[in-house]
Amino acid sequence: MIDKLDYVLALAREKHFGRAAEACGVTQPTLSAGVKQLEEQMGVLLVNRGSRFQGFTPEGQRVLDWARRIVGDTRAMREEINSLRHGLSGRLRIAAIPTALAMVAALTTPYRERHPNVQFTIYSRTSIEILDLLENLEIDAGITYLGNEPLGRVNAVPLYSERYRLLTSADAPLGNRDSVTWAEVAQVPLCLLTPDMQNRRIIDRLLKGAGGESRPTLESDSMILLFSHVRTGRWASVMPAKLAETLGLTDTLRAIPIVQPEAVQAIGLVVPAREPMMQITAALVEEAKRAAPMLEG
Amino acid sequence: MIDKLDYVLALAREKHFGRAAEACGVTQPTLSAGVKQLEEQMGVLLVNRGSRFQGFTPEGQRVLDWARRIVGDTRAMREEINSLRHGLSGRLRIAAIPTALAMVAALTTPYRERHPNVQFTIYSRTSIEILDLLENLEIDAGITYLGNEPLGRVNAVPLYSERYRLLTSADAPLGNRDSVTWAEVAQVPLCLLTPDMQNRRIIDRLLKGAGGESRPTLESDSMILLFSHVRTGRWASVMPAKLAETLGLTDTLRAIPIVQPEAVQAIGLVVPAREPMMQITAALVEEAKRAAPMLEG
DNA sequence: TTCGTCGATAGAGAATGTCTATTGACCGAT
DNA sequence: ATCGGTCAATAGACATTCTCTATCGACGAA
Repeated sequence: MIDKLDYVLALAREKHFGRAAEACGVTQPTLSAGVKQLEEQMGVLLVNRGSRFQGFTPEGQRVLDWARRIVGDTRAMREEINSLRHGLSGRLRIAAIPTALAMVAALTTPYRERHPNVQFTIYSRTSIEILDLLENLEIDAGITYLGNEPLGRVNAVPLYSERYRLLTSADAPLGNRDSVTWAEVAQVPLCLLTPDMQNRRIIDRLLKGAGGESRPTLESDSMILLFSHVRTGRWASVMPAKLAETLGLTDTLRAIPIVQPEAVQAIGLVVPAREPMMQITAALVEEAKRAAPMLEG
Repeated sequence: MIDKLDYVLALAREKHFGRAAEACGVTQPTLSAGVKQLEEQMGVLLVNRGSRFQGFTPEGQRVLDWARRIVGDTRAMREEINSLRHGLSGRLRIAAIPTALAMVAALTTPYRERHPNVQFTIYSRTSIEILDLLENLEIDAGITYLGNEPLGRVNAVPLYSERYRLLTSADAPLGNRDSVTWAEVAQVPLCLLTPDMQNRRIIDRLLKGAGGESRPTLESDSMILLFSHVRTGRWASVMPAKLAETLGLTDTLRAIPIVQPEAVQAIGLVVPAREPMMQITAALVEEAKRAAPMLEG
């Protein structure tokens, strides 16, 4: 029964019987049969079919919601019982927005001190994808924006505030300034994240608010790529202060505070609103609460 | 898997492999094998055995908690999907303390108006048993004392306040009074519920508080039995006002307010603290909220 | 029309589940 | 100490379910 609910979850993710089956480690006919059996038990069609997957029926949607709960609780149970025997162990799956990647180490490092048997998998994802992954039980926690777009059924722990800096070489225009305005930044050719990233949308909004427009010379979904360009001295970018510091500033590479307005975005740890939490997740929340004052300071 | 968790729940209730198996509709070896398989999957013993059932291990306790959740959610899912097709239907299982039995009709009657396809099963139980049944998913809702003894993981909706009356014939000692004190009541030979009932414990406490002692002439676990004795005119009892009214007063049978102190006990509907609720249960909560003002008035 | 993709179906074999019958351990009473 | 009685575990047979491979039929794009 729980396997079948798992099939439904996979189907919701993959929107494709074959791929969903593969994700579950079974063949496509097995998954088809599983879903069908669930439909017979419920006495109602769950999936709209027409020689291909066409989404869930309303009943299917409700089953999907329940399946997330039930499957999630089942995993949490296994994890908890396992922890009682072997201490905290297993794999903790985290996804973070690119601009927050650099500070993940501030959580994982002390976590590992305390619980050396836990392994980590960390994904770089957009804020939207993170919520989706959380919803579908594909990750245990996310690190993302808290303030802007609606979060789902999750609990959040604030970690730090993202403040923006113009990252540019000292000898570029504006390079000698102690602060610049968004209006001024709008005049500079920038390297920015792609528009599917919330960071980019936030910066776009700030530029537009200052009467400018966002026409980045270069877009990428990788902060490393952006930074390496800026480092040549020929490009500029807008980055959170924390990230710029982590990546490393030099005499010639400066991170200049951007004012008018002095924008702040709250970033935090986000975990499924399950009660009780998986222990492996609860430990991460603890770590986040411990780390937050340091990061903010 | 969910079947196996169900076995564990039954075992917790029955504390006996054979009876638990019967409750699940399987044979004892089947249930034994199911529990054993669960233990193998978890990699840990769940049940302490020594040629008979000796309770759960600490891990077993945790699995039990999770099992309640998971099995409960699974049933709620089935119920919800069923409701989407056939409207609200199925069987609503309620347990009430004996002194509240008379007012259950105030909930079930309007409920049935709105949802004619729902069937009811109503048990008369002690307040402690009610919490146990709720915990073990054997009932969907309880009607019991809210104030006194600790409730578990439940949500409560207040329904009315229990106020105490001396039920006695008009020509008995005290029979002509407009009010009596607990100290006076303590002098009368009473018919009371058995001491496993919270109502009895409350009355005992009140009698003792007034310097008296509780030495009932007759004890029973049935309010009907108590009332029928009082009705002969030869016995007296202490009953909640509401109940006395429902059972019917006559010229010769009086319900005299008891004062010093004028004791009040809150009675309410109690449902599992599950989010979301089973629809069948949510509808009962609605009914309770609707009925509460009338009952209190 | 044809080809490729997708999901359903058929049928065989494997794995699980469930039953009856029995055993072995323990407990209490003679 | 022995004898019954109760309880849960085990053995072995049978039934059900699960999962696989192979294939089909429907649909959509070229």
